[in-house]
Amino acid sequence: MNTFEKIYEVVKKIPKGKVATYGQIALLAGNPHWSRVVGYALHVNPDPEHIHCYRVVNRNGEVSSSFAFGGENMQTGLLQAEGVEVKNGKVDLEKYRWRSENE
DNA sequence: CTGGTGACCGCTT
DNA sequence: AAAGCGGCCACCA
Repeated sequence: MNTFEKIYEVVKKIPKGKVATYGQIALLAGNPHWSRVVGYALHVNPDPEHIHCYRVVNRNGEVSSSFAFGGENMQTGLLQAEGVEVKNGKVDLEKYRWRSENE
């Protein structure tokens, strides 16, 4: 399995109404230093319908600018639609951060 | 084939 | 406390 495949698998495992951080995904993917790779992997995003990249946020709980593929409002709007409350473009990681089982 | 970059994170100064 | 640099993988020139 390629590195990207692992990353995609982890992103797909993110439950609805929760958000995951790049570091978390990278760690679950197998290496904590893959954070950059995670970003690139989601950048290519071969299956946006199954890979909900908008559920992935940085360590600060904020979404990157380049994430606005269809409008910055859209992503935060999607998160709110999922049940995640977004404050000023930031998410409460303390409450909405996805806790993996392997963690 | 080599070099550089990218939606990042963590440690060190 | 803030800023800088290193590090992993994949793709483009």
